Order: sequence, then C-alpha cells, then structure tokens
Amino acid sequence: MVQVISSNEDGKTVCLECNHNSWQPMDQRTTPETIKVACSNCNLRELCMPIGFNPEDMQKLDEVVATRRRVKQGERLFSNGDPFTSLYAIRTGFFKTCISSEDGREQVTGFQMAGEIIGLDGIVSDHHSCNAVALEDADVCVMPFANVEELSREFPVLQRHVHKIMSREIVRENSIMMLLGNMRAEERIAAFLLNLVQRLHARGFSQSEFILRMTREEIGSYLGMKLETVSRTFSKFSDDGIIEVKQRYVRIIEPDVLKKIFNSQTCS
Amino acid sequence: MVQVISSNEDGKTVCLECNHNSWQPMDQRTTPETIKVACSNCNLRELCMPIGFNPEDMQKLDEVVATRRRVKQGERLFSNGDPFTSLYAIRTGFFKTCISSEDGREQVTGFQMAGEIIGLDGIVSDHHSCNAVALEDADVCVMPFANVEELSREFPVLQRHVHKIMSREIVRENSIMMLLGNMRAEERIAAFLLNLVQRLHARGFSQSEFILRMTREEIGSYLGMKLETVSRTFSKFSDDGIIEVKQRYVRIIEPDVLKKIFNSQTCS
DNA sequence: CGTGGCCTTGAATAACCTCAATTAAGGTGG
DNA sequence: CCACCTTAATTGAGGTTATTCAAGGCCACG
Repeated sequence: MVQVISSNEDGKTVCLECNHNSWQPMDQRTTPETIKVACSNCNLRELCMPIGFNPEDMQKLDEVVATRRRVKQGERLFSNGDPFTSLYAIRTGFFKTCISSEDGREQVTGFQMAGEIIGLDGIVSDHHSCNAVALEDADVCVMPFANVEELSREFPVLQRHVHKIMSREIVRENSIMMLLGNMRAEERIAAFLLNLVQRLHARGFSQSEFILRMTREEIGSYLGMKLETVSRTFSKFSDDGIIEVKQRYVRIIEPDVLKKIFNSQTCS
Repeated sequence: MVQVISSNEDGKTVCLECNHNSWQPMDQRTTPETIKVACSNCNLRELCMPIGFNPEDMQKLDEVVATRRRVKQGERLFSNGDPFTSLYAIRTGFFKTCISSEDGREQVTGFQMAGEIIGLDGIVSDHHSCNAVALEDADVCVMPFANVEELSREFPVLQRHVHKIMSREIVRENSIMMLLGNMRAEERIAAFLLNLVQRLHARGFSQSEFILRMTREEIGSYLGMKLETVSRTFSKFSDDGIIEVKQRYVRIIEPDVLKKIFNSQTCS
C-alpha cells in the first residue's frame, strides 16, 4: 500500500492512509507487540483514564482492563440485545453506534475513535440497546463493569471520572439534539466536520485534512439527512472553496467560514 | 377553582386540573406538611431511589437529600453556566430542560416529571450546560453530588442506581435522535403523546387523558418542528378521531392507531 | 478488465416552514 | 364580576428545503 504522508501546520507528520491505526504521529509509533497491556503505560491513558494517580494506585487501576479484543472492519463489538458486561475503551480503530426502529430504519447515534468509551447504553437494562460496528479494524480494552464499579468505590478520582464520561455523553447527545432539531443541512455538515477534525487533532492528526471512515449514508443517518443531501452539501462547500473533497478525503481550506456557517447560517 | 374529576379505565380517580401536583390518586393524597423530608418514607422512592435497602441503610440513604427547594412556574432551577453542585429529584411539578445556540435558537432537550432526576449535564464540566425551567410550580429534593458520590462508595446498590439513571438518560436521548433523524411529523407527535401518557400512567394518572404542561412551541422545539406543524398534526389526529384535543387538554381515543403511526407511517 | 459498492448530479415532488390573519383562553384591574 | 389586554393556538396560502427517483461516474478488488 502506498502511504500518503503529509505535514500539518504543527509540523507533525501524519499518515493519511492509516491515520486510524494510531493516535500517534508516525515517527513516534511503536509496534503493538512492544506495548504492555496496561493503562499505566498506555499512550491513550490521558484520554480515557483520570489523571492524578500516584504510581502504586496506577498499578491497581490496571486491573480495570481485563483483556483486549480485536474487532475486524464491519464486525460488531456488541449488538442490540446482547447482555451487558463491560465497557470498552477504543485503543485503535473507528466505530459507529446505531439503533434500528421496528420498521428497519437505522439511526447512527455516534462515531467513536481512539480513547473514547463505548457501551454505556447497556448499564440501565443490563442489555445493550444499540449496535457498535467497527468501521475499520479495531482494538479495544475490555473493562468488565463489575471491575469498574468496584475500583470506583475504592478510588474517588476514578468514580468521578466514570461519572464525567457518562455526563459528557449526555451533553454530547444534547448538542446533537440541537443539531437535528434546529439546524439546516449546511450547518449540520459544518458542525460535523469541525467536530471530527477537532477530535482528530486532539489525537495528533492534522487540523486540516483527514480521511472519512464512514459512508455518506452513515453521515446522513447521524445528521438526520439523506446521503444525496450530504453529497450535495459537500459539493457546495467544495464549489465555495471552503473544503476540498474527493471521496473519503477531506481537507478544510477555510475553517473560519465553516465555523461561521455552524454558528449561524443567516449571519449577516 | 372547579376541579374536574374523572375516572380512568383502572378505576383510579384523577384530578385533571391538578394532576401535576401529585403522582398519587386524589383519595390517597396527604398534605405536604405531613410528609417527612426523607427518602425512607417518600412516596416517590420507588421512582428515584433503588429498591432492596434494609431499614438501617435506608436511614443513611436519607442523608443524600440535603434540603428541599421550591421553584415557581417560569423560574429556573439552574441555568447554563451555573456551578454544578447537586442533582435534583423532582417531587412535584414539571420541568423542561433546554439549551440555546449562539444565535439564540432554543432546543428543548427534555420534559421531566415527578420522580425523575435532573442536573446530570453538569457533572462533566462542573457547570450546568442547560437550563431547567419549571413549567408549573415545583418542589425538588436537592441532592448534593458530593453526598451522592460518598454514599455510592459505601452502598453498591446506590452506586449501581446512579449509573443506571445516567445510562437511562443516554438511552432516552438515543431514541430522541432516532425520532429527530428519521421520523416524520405525525410519527413524532404520536411518539411524544404515547411517551407522555405512559409516564403519567406510571404515576397513577389516566391512561387516556391529561393536561399538557407545555406550549405548542415547546413541544415543537423538543420534536424538531415548528409550533404550527404541531398544531396542524394535533388537528389532523383530532379529525381522524385518534385523539381529542382542546388547547392543553388531550384525550387519547385510539391508542392502537397512535402506536401504529409511531411504529411505521407507511404501514400498509 | 469486469464487477459491485459508493458517490455525484439532475429533475420532480413532498414535507415542512414562513408569514399572516383569526380565534380562544387566561390574567388583571377597575 | 366584567372588560380589556396579552399570550397561546388554529388555520390558510405560498415558498423553501430536503427527499425521492433515476442515471451515470469513480474506485477498489478480484
């Protein structure tokens, strides 16, 4: 495979073809085999674990993660109806979560990347209420929820962290409700692109360009619009010189214009 | 004030004028002054607290609730930006939670009634990210989050309960995303009415009739449609003999038809 | 080099929104 | 207790946005 290397404005080297395979810039990457399976020396710790642990507590914290699990592209980490046992921290890869209505309509409820936690939907009923599908080969840390709860009782900082993760998800969904309820197509796409690039940037990738891991249809499902409308909106932004789009490749040329569209379509 | 009394199909007596003032059928109601401010003998316990406590633990659980607070109609329990200190269990009354975009558009993120918990949005950032507005005079139990966390460490059953409440909110918002992203106006209104009547019924009210506590505009904001469309859809359902509507009063005549509309508009 | 999945684009249609006028209800003060 | 005023709800006509249906192009993969 030819690897497309590009430098972003921070001077970080990023692999556009496989940016999904590591949160790290290429030059710092190590092979998976050299990484011990433990939170205490995980690169992603700051993303999915609380800070402020001393070394001996950190070691106990490693007990949260029982095992690792690989999920191939297109496969499910869990499905609607599965018994709930664990939360999952994404190490590598990219997921979508989605629910289906009785008559078969699908709603994507989120896209998740490295360092993010999925499975929270299962707590309330002891069964998952959505499907988690890997949009590319993925690797997750399996955190049995019993372990999480037990250690939470012991470590208030972990307890608070778990609460914050759940609260963050509630707040995220609130803003999706705003998006779905109040925004027009262009605003939704602008919000979507800005959110995606911001999260990728926080993981060491370019602030301006990336590869979409989902189809137009999946984007549309998430944003409450049809795939044709997604495509048309991308094309319009491209015509306006705001972004460059070619299939899954996206480059943001005018982030400020995108932000303006997001904040208010009718802004004078 | 003339009180409109009606009997539902279960034979329970319900006051339509003030069904919002108590979850209980009228004949079982006691005056607020006779109720001790404690979870251990609260009528709503089964709605907002875990079950399976023995009496001595129950007494410790009472420590969760620090105080009670009255919120008059139209006033806010908390606002976007307020420091987060507590969760609130609604004893009586009816709330909406809403967020505003930068350009002033409002999105109602939920309607909450007796026994439900609000304030979870504030945990992640130590500040509330939405407004909680009383749609009628309300009375809430103030549960300082520090107390909740402390007792959660001591009582696994409470810990699990807190997690379930947060997970339930995540799942609820997932289904709202489905509603906003995939459903048409009639389906949204059907889902809204069915959800409302189901929750009211769980609190001892009629399965078929109730008084809306929110305006058409607030319903529209929640469901992602304009107030005129809400009104038109109500009128259409009324013309079709599915419901009876007169201003805030709603009676569901054909729940099965409503369920069919909700499940699939295009159902043959 | 052919095949299938994904993406793009066009034209016609449907759903919902906007603007506007009217009616109904609720609250206030004389 | 009633008249007035304000807010909320209904309804109609016309416009806009996004959807639907359809055709064709691009790309990866065998």
